[in-house]
Amino acid sequence: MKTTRNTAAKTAVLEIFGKSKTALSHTEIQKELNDLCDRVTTYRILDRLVNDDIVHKIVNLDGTVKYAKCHHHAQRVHIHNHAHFSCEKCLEVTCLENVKPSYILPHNYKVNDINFTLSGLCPKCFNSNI
Amino acid sequence: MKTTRNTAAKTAVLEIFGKSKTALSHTEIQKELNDLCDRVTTYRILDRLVNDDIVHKIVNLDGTVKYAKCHHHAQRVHIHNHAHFSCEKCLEVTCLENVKPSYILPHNYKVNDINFTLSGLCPKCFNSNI
DNA sequence: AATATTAACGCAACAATGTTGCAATTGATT
DNA sequence: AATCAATTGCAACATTGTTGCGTTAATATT
Ligand SMILES: [Mn+2]
Ligand SMILES: [Mn+2]
Ligand SMILES: [Zn+2]
Ligand SMILES: [Zn+2]
Repeated sequence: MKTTRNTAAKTAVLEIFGKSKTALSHTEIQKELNDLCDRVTTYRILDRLVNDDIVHKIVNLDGTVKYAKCHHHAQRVHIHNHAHFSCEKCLEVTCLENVKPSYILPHNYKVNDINFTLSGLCPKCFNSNI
Repeated sequence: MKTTRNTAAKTAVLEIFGKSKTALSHTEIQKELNDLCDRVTTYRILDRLVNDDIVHKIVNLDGTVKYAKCHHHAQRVHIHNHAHFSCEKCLEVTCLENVKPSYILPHNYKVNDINFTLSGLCPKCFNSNI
């Protein structure tokens, strides 16, 4: 089995996730890292974290990709079945860990992962919009 | 008001959508068009079709973007509230027009659009996988 | 049918994002 | 300390999408 190592860059990335209340893009993380490592390395760290189920990937309607740290204990087969909210105004993406969609699927579909992203105005922007 | 025109390229794109059972990427459409027009034009046509609610955009977990023709009559405020299925094996993306997620959102969120994409194995690949 | 208006187009150039190969480095294990 | 391979940096490349601008052509007007 391929063992995964703790490097300075990976530790720094995890620290950034720890401090952030919102999901982060590769670019945002790279900036926050202050070029502690090459951007390719950051991509590879994110890939590893996703594979190890420490972080999950969120794809927005506008195509941007963000990452957020999981708040659960990884299980055998992991499905991120909670919703995400993407604010069209402040562009922040947040996990709605308590919002889980229910749906009825036709037979013979095997679901491995879901992406449920709502976009619109977050409470902060909604209120300042009145 | 900006009027929208019917051009040869736009007509060809719509014909391609008419024939396709699955959602199509810009690249797939461009190939199918056999370079009838420049790729930039195809991007602009797709943008227009999305704006006019004739086509809707689907963003996959892997980041790929696809488009599908709407099967509804455009309303005032349009939310694509049906699910999409993205097969990890054949890579096809299909509209599940009858699958609509239900969910309960905290107060003060204003939803303008949703993206509910399930990924896994489609019935075709699921069966050929046994 | 000719003309006017401007949406749509082609082309070239650019930008953002992500990927790959490979030699050098470094974390973890013995 | 020596070993092994996971991780990194760098350069190069690929893909996807955007922008500016002069030209073309769809549609409305005369
Ligand atoms: Mn989340
Ligand atoms: Mn659809
Ligand atoms: Zn907001
Ligand atoms: Zn399939």
